[in-house]
Formats: sequence, structure tokens, C-alpha cells
Amino acid sequence: MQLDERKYKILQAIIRNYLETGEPVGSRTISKYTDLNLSSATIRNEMADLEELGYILQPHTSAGRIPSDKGYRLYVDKMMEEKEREVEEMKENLLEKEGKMDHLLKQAAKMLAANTEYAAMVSAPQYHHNKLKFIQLSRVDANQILAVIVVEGNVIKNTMLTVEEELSDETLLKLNILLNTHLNGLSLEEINLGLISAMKQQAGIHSVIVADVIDAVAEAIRADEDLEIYTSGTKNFFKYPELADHERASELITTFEEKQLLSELVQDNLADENNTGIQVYIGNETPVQGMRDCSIVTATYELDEGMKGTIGIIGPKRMDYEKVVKNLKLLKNQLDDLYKK
Amino acid sequence: MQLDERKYKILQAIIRNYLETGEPVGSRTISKYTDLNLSSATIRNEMADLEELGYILQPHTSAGRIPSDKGYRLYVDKMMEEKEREVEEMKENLLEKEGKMDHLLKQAAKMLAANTEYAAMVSAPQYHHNKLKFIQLSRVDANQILAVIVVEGNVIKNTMLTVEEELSDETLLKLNILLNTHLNGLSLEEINLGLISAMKQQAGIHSVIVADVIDAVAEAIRADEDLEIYTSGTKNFFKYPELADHERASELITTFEEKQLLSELVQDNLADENNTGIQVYIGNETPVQGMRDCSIVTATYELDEGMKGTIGIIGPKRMDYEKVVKNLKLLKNQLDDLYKK
DNA sequence: ATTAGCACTCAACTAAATAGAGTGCTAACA
DNA sequence: TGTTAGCACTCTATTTAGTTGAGTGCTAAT
Repeated sequence: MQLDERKYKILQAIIRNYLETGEPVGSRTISKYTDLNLSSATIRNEMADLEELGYILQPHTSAGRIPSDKGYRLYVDKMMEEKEREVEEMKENLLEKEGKMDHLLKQAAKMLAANTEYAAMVSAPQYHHNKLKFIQLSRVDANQILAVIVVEGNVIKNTMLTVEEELSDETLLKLNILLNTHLNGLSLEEINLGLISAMKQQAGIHSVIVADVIDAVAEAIRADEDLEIYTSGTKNFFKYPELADHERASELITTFEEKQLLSELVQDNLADENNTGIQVYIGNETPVQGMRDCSIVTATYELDEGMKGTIGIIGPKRMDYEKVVKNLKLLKNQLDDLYKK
Repeated sequence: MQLDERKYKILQAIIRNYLETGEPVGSRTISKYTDLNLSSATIRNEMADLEELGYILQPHTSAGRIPSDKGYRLYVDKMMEEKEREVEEMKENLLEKEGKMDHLLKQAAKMLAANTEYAAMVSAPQYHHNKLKFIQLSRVDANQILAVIVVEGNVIKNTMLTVEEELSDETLLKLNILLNTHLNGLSLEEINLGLISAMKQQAGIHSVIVADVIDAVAEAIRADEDLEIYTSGTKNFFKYPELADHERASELITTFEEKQLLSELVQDNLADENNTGIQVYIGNETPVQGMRDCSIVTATYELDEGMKGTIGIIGPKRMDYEKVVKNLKLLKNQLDDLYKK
């Protein structure tokens, strides 16, 4: 049996209707809803076929049909093609003031959640393949040295170092020069043991400081572990009865709050080199445990200098994919353009 | 009518029992539960009195009694006196590694939530009455200057300034000296308009940079707006049926997620000078809208150099106050001692 | 002052009845 | 051959009535 045009139209009608109501949809509804001018009996026959093909299923014998994951998948794939061009031009300016990055991203998450009425997440950009730009040691107290490390993309990291002996201005200057001449422009991979020991040798009795600074540098460049994820719109889970029973809601909200699992999702997304566009995970396709009853739609944005992050929407399987995709594309464009202006 | 010893014992028994079960408790239960050796009829009489006094109430005519806010209040006040000394000695070391502050606080929130089985919040310390310790301008790029500002308590703030003309090393050094000599050791209040204009004059054509730096300083010292609050244990709301119906849960979780209102709670708490210990808000006493059905228990911790923060538990009114107070005191002590070691 | 006893109340549960949405199948129709 | 009307059937959801049981207030006896 093949999925012909009419069958797809019926499937689409079922899905659209189910998206709205959240209730299983029956043959009579479709018969009236569509402009196919078919009786409910004919629809029933077609629905039996669609069920056999695995696109829809019945919660129980005498209920209407609901879309299966496979059904959603087909629908989404077709829809994505259509929407591709629609977003191209609508690049209004939603992001008011270019405040600090974290405020901005928090704001973005909030906006996404508000616009879509689903739960939203925004990951801070990951700094991949980054190079050291600048190091500065300054004396703050007699025994405290502040190390400021600036990495490509203007990521700044501060570390306070405690030193035993008091350092003279001259020594400090020397160390600054030593660090900058050796390390500037290098990536994490390029700072090898040979280089480090050479530097330590030159630093003489101050090699401890050099070691500390290098540790800090490593941490600043890596910055993997504290991948920040901003979430918003948790309450929207309650809008969809199929997610809102205690068991499920509790699990969902925990997953959403802990962010550990979301973080893995983001990592996967970013690791996938050829993933440039929108990613849709339906039901069991999701890599996130505890969100099997949801759909997740993500997009990857890229700032200047190879900083990549992920934005995403989490909602019921019957989410309004069109709206969600539109919103994500919009925000993705916003973020992509952010550093180009 | 007076609240005598016996009446209080019955009230206490009612509350204890209600804390456990969450169900209205009847006279017969109390008659057996306590060692007062009174019949249920007698208890009934006393309960009628207690209700008249406003300490307990009936959800409906033929149900048992539940504590009113006033009842909880009395119970908590008495309990607090008793528990005061008990915590004094138990200062185990729960906080493993002294990582960065934010990790530690996140951890603390998690631990609180896990231990108490309620929702927990931990605010990052506020830096009140803080003084400027150190300023450093460094050139990163041709047109980019990095300003590092260190405030008492080693709070560090970075700002990237973009400059029109390229600055020479010499100019930069001059500006550094200018800023440090004028501003170091001053608090926000002490940096007045006269001082600022004097500095601008000395800076000559570079007065724009001075202004920018001063703005950054103001922000660094204030740091009010981005009061960080870490939360954990949202899912615990679901453990208590009286909080878990959709309407309420949705509201609660939003409040908890948005943190705006929590932030106000923290501010109030910190502003209250003579609030050194544990604060308990029962039901309508809470300053946080949308948590009228909850109790909130908070404690204020204080790090070195006048940095204060708040930790708190949010749960149903029938929360296990004893456990909560114990846990909060413990964590408070941990945090208080953190910088003394 | 305390208590046993009784009539009364009311939420919560149970079981049966009913309604209604939806299906599959069959036979008739174009 | 594809479409449709019609009917018997299924199954959930809702309603209704009846039952249970915990708990109360009041009264009269101890």
C-alpha cells in the first residue's frame, strides 16, 4: 500500500486537528473539516489504511486517531521544506539593548517561551578552537596577584593567585612579557609540555606562578564544564494535559531544571558538524531521557569567531511546529547577526 | 479564654500529626496519639476552644481540624526556642571542594533540596558598602581596552571599552595611575561629581575613557540588578498534594523560575539589619506573591567583609519545620565559616 | 471536669445506568 | 470499482444513587 496524495491530506488534517484540540480525532470530524468532500465512511477506510501504514494510532478501540511519531515525522519533514523560504525576510529587531551576553541570552529564552507558549532553552555559546589573545598579571594585594586572561571572542577569565613572596613591579612586568610572548595566539593544543617547561625555566623561581597561570588558561579556553544553559517557560508544560500529570511533570521539570541532560543534547548538537539548520526530535527520537513524550526542536546559532550555541523548544508532540520553527529561525538569525553589526 | 498547657499540647499533637499525614486530624486520633489520657469527647471540647481561639480550623463541618497560620506560628515560635542550642555542635564538613563560588552555591542549593525534600534557594552574596580595591586598564587590540575592576571581597568585573584613537602605552599607564590614585579605597558614595570632573579634567582628551571606567565601577560596586539566585528541588512541590494541583503548581514554579520575586524577598531580608537568625514566613505572612499556600524559611549568611546572602526553603505550610531549621542553620554555619578558614 | 452515647453531617467511594463518540462491516449505489 | 448510508458494536466518560465511615456537637450521666 502506498501513501497517495489523498491519504496525506487526511493525515495532515488529523494532525492539524489534533494539534489544536489534543483529543483523538474521528472520521466525521475530518469529513467536515477538509474540503475533500468525502463521507465519514470513506475517511474511516482511509484511516484504517493510515493506521496500517503506521502513521496514526488509536488510544483504544472506539476512539478517534492520534498521530504516531512516524506521522509527525512525515508532517514535519514536509512542513520544513515549505517554511524554508518564508522566514528569509522577516528579520525585525527584537533584541533591544545589547547588554551583556548572559542577560541577552536569558532574555532570548524568555522571549522564545513567551512567543511559542512552550518551554524554551538557550545555551551560551561554546568557544571552540579558541586562541589566547592576551594575558595580564596585576598585583592587587601584597600577596595576591590577579590574572586576567582574554580569549578570542573576548571571553574574559579572572583568577586570583596567592603568592608566597612579594613580587616586585619589575618581576611582574617580566612575567607578563614572558607569558604574552610565548602564549599569545596559541590554541589549547599548541600549548605543549615542551613550551611549558621552557617557560618555567625562564621564569626561574617564579615558575609556580607560571604553572598557575597556565592552569587558568587551560580552564578559560576549555570552558566546557560550565556550559551555561538558560531556560524559561517551565509553566507552559502545564498547558498540555498530556504532559501535566504529576508523574510526568515532575520528571520533565527536574530534567529541565537540572540542565545536565539538556547540556548533553547541546553537546551532541554542536558536535554534529553538518547540522546547520533546524533539528526536530519527535517523541522517542529525543536524546534526552525523561522527555520521551515531548518533541524538541533545536537550532544552532553561530557568533563570530566560531562560537556556537543552541536554542531550543520543548513541548508536547502535538506542538505547533510551524510556529516553533519560525521563531527559532528568527532568533537564530538574530544571534547569527549579532556580532556582524 | 486562655491557652493553657493542655490546650497547647493538643494543638501540638494536631500539628505534628497533620505534618505527617497532610490529612485533617480528628479527636479520636489525638485521644490515642497523645499520652494525655483523655477521651475523644474531651478532646473535641478542647478542639472547639482551639478553633474559637483561631489556632485550628475545619475544612468542612464533618472533617477533622487542620492548623491555621496562627497555629503554625505559635508552634514554630516555641520550637525555635528549643532548637536553638541543638545545632550548635554539629558542624560537619559537607562542602567538599572549595570550587568557584557559583558552583559551590549551586551545590548548596541542591544539597538543601535533597536533604529537606522541599524546594531550596540560595542567593549569591550581596556586596554591601564595598570599596574599590584596584583598577587596571590594558590594551587588548588596537581599539579595545580591557578594564578590570576589583572590589573588596575580591569581586572582579571586566568591561571591554572601545576607543576611537589608539592609545600609547604611556597614556595607558598615566590613566591607570590617575584612576588608582583617585579612586582606590573609595565607596560608591564617596565618588562624587566633583571628584569625577576633577579626574576628567586631568585626563584631558581621554576623559571619555574615564567616564566609561567610572560607569563600570558604579556597576561593579552596585551589582544589585544581577543578584544571582540558585534554586533546586522544584520537583519537590509535587510531593505535597496541596501544592500540586495544576493551577497552584504552575504559579509556584513560575515564581520559582523567574526569581524576580525571590530576589525581592532576599533584598528585604538583607535590608533588615537586626535579622541575624532564621526567619519563618507562614502562609499569608510571606512577602512573595504566589506563595500564599506555602511556608518559607530563610536564613542569612555572612561571608568576610560584609558580604551577605540568603538561603531558604519553600514548602507546604505543613513542612517539617524542625528539620528545615536544622538544615538551614547547618548550611548557614558552613557558609559563615567559609572565609574564616 | 470528664466521658459515654447518640443523632447528624458530609466527603469519599462504589456500582450501576446512560450517553455519546467512534469504529468496522455490509450492502447498495453511481 | 470507489463511495456511501446504515447498523450493530465497543468503550470511555459522565451521571446518579446508594453506602460507608470519620468526625462533630450536644446532652445526660458519672
